[in-house]
Amino acid sequence: MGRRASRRVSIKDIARRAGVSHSTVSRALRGSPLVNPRTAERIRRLAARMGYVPNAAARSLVTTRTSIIGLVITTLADPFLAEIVRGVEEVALEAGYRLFLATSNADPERELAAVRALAESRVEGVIVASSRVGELYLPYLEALGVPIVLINQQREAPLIYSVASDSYQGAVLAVSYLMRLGHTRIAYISGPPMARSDRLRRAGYQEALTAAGIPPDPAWVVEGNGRPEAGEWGIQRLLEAPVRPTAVFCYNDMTAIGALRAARVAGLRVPEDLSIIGFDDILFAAYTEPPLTTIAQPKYEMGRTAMSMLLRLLQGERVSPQLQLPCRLVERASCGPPPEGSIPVVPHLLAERRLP
Amino acid sequence: MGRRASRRVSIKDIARRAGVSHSTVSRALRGSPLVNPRTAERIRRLAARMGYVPNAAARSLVTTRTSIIGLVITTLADPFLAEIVRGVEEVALEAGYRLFLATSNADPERELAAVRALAESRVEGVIVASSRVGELYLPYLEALGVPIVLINQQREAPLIYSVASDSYQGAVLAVSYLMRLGHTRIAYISGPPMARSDRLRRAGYQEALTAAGIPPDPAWVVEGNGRPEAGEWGIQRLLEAPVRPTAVFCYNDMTAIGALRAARVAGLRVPEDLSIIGFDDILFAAYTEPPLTTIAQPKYEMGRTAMSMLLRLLQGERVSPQLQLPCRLVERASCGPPPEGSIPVVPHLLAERRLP
DNA sequence: GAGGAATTTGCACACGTGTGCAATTTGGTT
DNA sequence: AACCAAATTGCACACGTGTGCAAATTCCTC
Repeated sequence: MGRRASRRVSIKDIARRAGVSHSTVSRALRGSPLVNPRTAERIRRLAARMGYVPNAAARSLVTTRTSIIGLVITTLADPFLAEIVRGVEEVALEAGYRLFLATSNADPERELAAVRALAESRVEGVIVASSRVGELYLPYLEALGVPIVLINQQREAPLIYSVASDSYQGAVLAVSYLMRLGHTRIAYISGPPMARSDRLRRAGYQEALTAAGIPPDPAWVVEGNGRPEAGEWGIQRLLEAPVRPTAVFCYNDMTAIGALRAARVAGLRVPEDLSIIGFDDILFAAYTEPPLTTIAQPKYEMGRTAMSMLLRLLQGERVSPQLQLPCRLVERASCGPPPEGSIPVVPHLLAERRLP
Repeated sequence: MGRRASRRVSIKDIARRAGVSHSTVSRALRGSPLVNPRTAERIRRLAARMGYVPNAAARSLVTTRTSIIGLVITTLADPFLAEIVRGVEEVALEAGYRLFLATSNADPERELAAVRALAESRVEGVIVASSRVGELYLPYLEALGVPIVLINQQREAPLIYSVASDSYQGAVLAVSYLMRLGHTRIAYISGPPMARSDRLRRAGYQEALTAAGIPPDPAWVVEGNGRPEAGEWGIQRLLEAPVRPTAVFCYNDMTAIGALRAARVAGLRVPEDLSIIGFDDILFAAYTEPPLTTIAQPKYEMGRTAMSMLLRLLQGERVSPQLQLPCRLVERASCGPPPEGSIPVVPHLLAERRLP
């Protein structure tokens, strides 16, 4: 079984066996109307029987189209990226494109090698789903001369096509949810300070408070880095404050997980003593103790949208460069009303709230 | 800036500008000794200045080598796969190979499309890192006529090249660790019953007990499916038993996470009342409550090994078909000595153990 | 059956790169 | 200066596929 690994059959082989020229075979297999339907059918049968598989390299050489999209990500180990990639892949496949994987692992040398590989395989477009593209990286990509779509890019660059979730709106969603539960003393544990997403979430947090008449207190914003340790430190810091918050909005779920742990260590029950809300809705958010209430980014849709955008760009269509997709609230069990005895810091506001 | 997206420069363009034939350019860029070092240097300079990037398709057409490896995975959403892919990619890159991603999402139609894509791009080899390759999938891959290496394959197929972690040894490691802590009543919550890995872990569990003189009790093996629900159900079942186990070995970490939750719901403290050990050491094992003690599979090394194996196969070397890498114990906080009052079921054994 | 239009086929070139072999140039020796 | 060997270069073809255009065949009409 399994024929010897000799040369693969080409259209010339088929042509010889069918007694026609290779042009006819080419046309028959591509479904051209320029060939007699009967011979076309005969050739297709023969091709199938001989196990013919077209050679993508040869075809792309003559058509100057490769049908390959470069997918650049820092690392697959980021659980956040999986869904995005799934969305990208699905649309790409439907449109007959293939994915060429390039991970950089934040190693500049490897980034360069990856871009070179993309260039050599003549990708028709690039999607960058890396949460932190190096500043030096992008210029190399741009030198490829093909459309690029960034997903959740960190830099502000209005000229560039990008798809992002609406971090600002997500933050407002989180904070107003907490306020609806009755919280007024709400803290924020931030992400990496340079990140665009952090700036937006911070802004949303502050605006939501301000809009509700609660002046944001800088003491309740502690700097983090998006990792669990940041959540732990953050909670420790916040518990030392003279007036403790009753709820904490975390930059992301990883931070929230650290926060959950620190709260537990400090003997606080969640959500009875302290409410904690995350951001991202990673796979594990459903399995923390208690299950984490969080803001979900539409990861899958972001992937799909980015790829659709790229397809439109490839067809020369005009496309609005910056797309934002809304986040949504996922209620689980880490948030609840503030504890009974908690003293309102803004009594006038609470008084107002109690009026109706 | 950024020149117009006109035709890319080819070696012929360089040849024209340098006043030589394209053959000379080809040789110069490939570092052939058949060209005058001075002109070679001149050509290389010119090529760099003109922004030349070799066309992989054209090259592979004439060399019949594509330097592409197909990477088949069911889904990236499996957190287990990320490290494996990282290992694969690293070795591939070092050896000058590129990765072509094909995910199937267990949809037969898409699987077929993916394999066709692999065939058309003439991948030189395939690595299958999918935890559950469909029975029908593999034959199609084999029809490609290129070497295939499976990672943690589920089917028994001695003819096929594969890299796997040693599930049996890992299970023995887990159970003997629990016994060393003093446990004798150890349960097993299984994975999907058809899975090879489950059979091996189950066997290791039973053997380890038997070897220690503890007859395995079928009532303490409950069937699961590798998902958190299975852990929850499993714990519930086990707690109904007339004699309760003091420790539970779970098929994987996801199951263990469910088990942790069920134990908590039942009012049991882990590890004081019940020890729980998992398998896989997924990213989140470090963040459960309590942090999960588990058996780590050498994921990164498995990826590296699989790719190295494939490289050797591509060079026509003889390779032993089945490779097993040992697992190791990762001690965290979900296991401890059995509770004081727990009644030993095998008193003679405990008596022995107490002798020295 | 002749003539012309419509259909079908094949020739030849193109895509970009690599390489065997012959042709040309260079360098050294007498 | 003449000759030969070594070094360097170019010609021509190959890889597998697609396509414009001319050639060949088929079909229809009178």
